Amino acid sequence: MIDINLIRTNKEKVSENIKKKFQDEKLPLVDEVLELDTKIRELKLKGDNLRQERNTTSNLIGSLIRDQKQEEANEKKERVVEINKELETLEKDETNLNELLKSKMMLIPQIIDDSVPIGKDDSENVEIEKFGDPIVPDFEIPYHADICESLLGLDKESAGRTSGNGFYYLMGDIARLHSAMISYARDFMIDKGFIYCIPPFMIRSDVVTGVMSFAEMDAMMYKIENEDLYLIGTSEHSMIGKFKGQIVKEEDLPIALTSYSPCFRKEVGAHGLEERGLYRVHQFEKQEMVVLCKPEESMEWYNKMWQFTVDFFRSLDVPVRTLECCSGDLADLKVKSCDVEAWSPRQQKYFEVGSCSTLGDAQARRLSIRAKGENGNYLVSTLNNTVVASPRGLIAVIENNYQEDGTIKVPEVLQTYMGGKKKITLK
RNA sequence: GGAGACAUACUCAAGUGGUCGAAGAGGCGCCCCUGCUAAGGGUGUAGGUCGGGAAACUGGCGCGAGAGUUCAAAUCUCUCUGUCUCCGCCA
Repeated sequence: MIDINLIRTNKEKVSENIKKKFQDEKLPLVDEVLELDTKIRELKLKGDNLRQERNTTSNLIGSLIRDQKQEEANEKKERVVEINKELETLEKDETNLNELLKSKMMLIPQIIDDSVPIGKDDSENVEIEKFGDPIVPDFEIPYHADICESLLGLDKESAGRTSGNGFYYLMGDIARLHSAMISYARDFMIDKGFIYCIPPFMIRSDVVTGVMSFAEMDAMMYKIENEDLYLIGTSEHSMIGKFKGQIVKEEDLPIALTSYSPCFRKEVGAHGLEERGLYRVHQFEKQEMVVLCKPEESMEWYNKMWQFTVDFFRSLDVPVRTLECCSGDLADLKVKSCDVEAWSPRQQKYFEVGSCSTLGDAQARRLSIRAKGENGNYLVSTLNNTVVASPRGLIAVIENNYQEDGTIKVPEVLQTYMGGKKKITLK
């Protein structure tokens, strides 16, 4: 959601931005918004004047009654009743127009950063940098689910019976490796100065609708029956919800949080669940980073944040690359975004393990998250990034540390989290 | 989950239908005093947000949120949320 003032003062920039994102069908929205805005302001002025009259008249009635001028008071009362009638229709129109305006504003994309590469869709995303050599070993790497099963670390069949497709039992050292990674990710971010946070795993509907659109909500969120509660799809939901409608102290900025949570996703309309694997599932765990900062610092944080994820995976001996989202693939709320992708020696290509975004003030405007500064309040910038999501991150570690003898080398940094274990073997 | 109490500005707090944007205090700004000194005196300021206006200035909203009663609501009614106390239940 962009600032309506920007449309008032510089609608060319807004239109230009829409074109950059190849959403030409949205171009008429700009003028529609302007027209609505004018109409609403007219209505507001008219209403405000009526309310002013009502206020003064009501006060007058008070003093008339005190002076025992009952008749005069009754006359005035009639006038106020008239005003209220008039206001009723006026207010209804105003509410309707405001809703219409808001729905149109929601469709106008956030102004993207000048550095975002122009492109139509995900095929035009741009590789920024590779970190580590994408090594293809001279032996074959089996499918990750097969590796896990061969080490008695995965049971999808039972999960199918208890919960259905898209669920899994992780067991033994594979489960331990998964937990080790999440714990290590937590400590990794704490070392970077982030505050560790365990948020609520369920949130109310008003928070849900604040952080996503209805379409997204339908496709992602699980609802608890007979309760106004939804299972979170990512801790970002509860972490950003934490600040909804709040005014934070400027001296507390930047607020850098790293949150752990299980994540639940229906994955309706996504590319489909994996029948055998753990790549796309209904339930996973994630260590996330969320930052609220001053607007002028957001780009600096953005670059720091994706770098943290790169460093994290490099410390696990996983080669990665960063892939920048091109203009057309960038979600409407985002200013700039990139994926961190891990190398798959089996598929000999990179696959997504995390996503780093700066939303500028778009999310803050929508949720009214402000900081109190010397010259009044201002909207903060919000950013979020994955440290690691598992089992997806687990796949990367397993494939890149798989040994020819069918065992998995435990990356050094994870060994302390595995009771000193250096290798995952069947025995 | 049950019962009760409460929710007012940065903080504490007064306020049960009109003269309330809201007393008072702390805080904060400025000035004075400098042996009542982890103090004293004087004085000033008061939030947010959306409008109108070239500007000076000015209007609406706003007392946890939403709805209602009324000519008029911080004040009365209802719903919701949160906090505290007691009870119940538990990891």
